[in-house]
Amino acid sequence: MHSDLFVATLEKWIKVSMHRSMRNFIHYARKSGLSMSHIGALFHIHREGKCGVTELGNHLGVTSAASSQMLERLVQQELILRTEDPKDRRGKQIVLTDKGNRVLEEGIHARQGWLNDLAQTLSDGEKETIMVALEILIDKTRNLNQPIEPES
Amino acid sequence: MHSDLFVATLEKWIKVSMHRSMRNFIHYARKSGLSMSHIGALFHIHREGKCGVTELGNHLGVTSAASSQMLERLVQQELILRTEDPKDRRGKQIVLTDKGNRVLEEGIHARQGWLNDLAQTLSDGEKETIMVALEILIDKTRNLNQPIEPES
DNA sequence: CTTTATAGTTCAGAACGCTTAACTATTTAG
DNA sequence: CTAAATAGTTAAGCGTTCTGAACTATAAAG
Repeated sequence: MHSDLFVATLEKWIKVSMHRSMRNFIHYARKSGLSMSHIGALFHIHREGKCGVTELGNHLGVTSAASSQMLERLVQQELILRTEDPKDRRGKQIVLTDKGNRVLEEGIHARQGWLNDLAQTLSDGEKETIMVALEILIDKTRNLNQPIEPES
Repeated sequence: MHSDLFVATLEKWIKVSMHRSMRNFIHYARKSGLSMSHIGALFHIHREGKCGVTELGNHLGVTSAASSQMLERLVQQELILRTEDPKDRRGKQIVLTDKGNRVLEEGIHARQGWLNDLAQTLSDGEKETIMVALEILIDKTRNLNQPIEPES
């Protein structure tokens, strides 16, 4: 089938939506004194629940030394908590603090602003069509084998 | 209507798709020796066709000095061309070189990888539904008043 | 018990990205 | 014509972020 056209359309939407979303998000992050690396780290911790220092470094593509230094900053900013792993006392467990969670939520909210404007330009029928489509996409993407960690 | 649910679903998809897309893209960019700022600049130039040094700086939220320095790097890497503006000889015109275009295209292509996998999990009917929905979204977003330059 | 591997931290040094300030060149206003 | 505004570059300095190497502490293997 015309799978190429399908992917091209999907890619186009991602291009457009990422552009809109990133602008708002980066603007918010800068105001909060967070770099892109910080953001990436907070998102990873938010998704994974908790993780170790080296593990996070691997995910972000930096050494454990760099990861450790970055986390030290986030601890000072009270965005994360870094505690000893009780199962393996060499390791650390990184989790978001309430403040960390709040900052992340606000960032996502900032990113979301333009979607409200977009929603207002749509009829109920259009919204329905789109929601059905999005739910398929979300569902199928979740079941995509790629465990999203094919880190080199 | 349930506009909140609609926006929430849209946001969820953006979250999922940005995560997948950004990972591949950033990985590619790092391999190519490009920072996030560089990427942002190249995308802006690609979208706007050509632009000035200060204008680009404003868009990226940095001073004209910073913009000038970053562009100097991109010139050295032969990703952009910086020529005198014939209409106003104080100004410069920044455009992508062939190499710049190629790098950007390859980055986008890397970002797109997972979409092919996703497409293979969908039936023709699902693809049709989704394409209709996406085209509405793309179209309505294009016509969103926000000229995307509400720069402070 | 000793050796080896693993998790994380610290330090020195290099590179980067940003800012302000000073400067050149050109255009616009009075 | 002169003065002020604008576009861009350059230099000095500051703080960040990364890396490799040295180090501590704990765990696993022999």
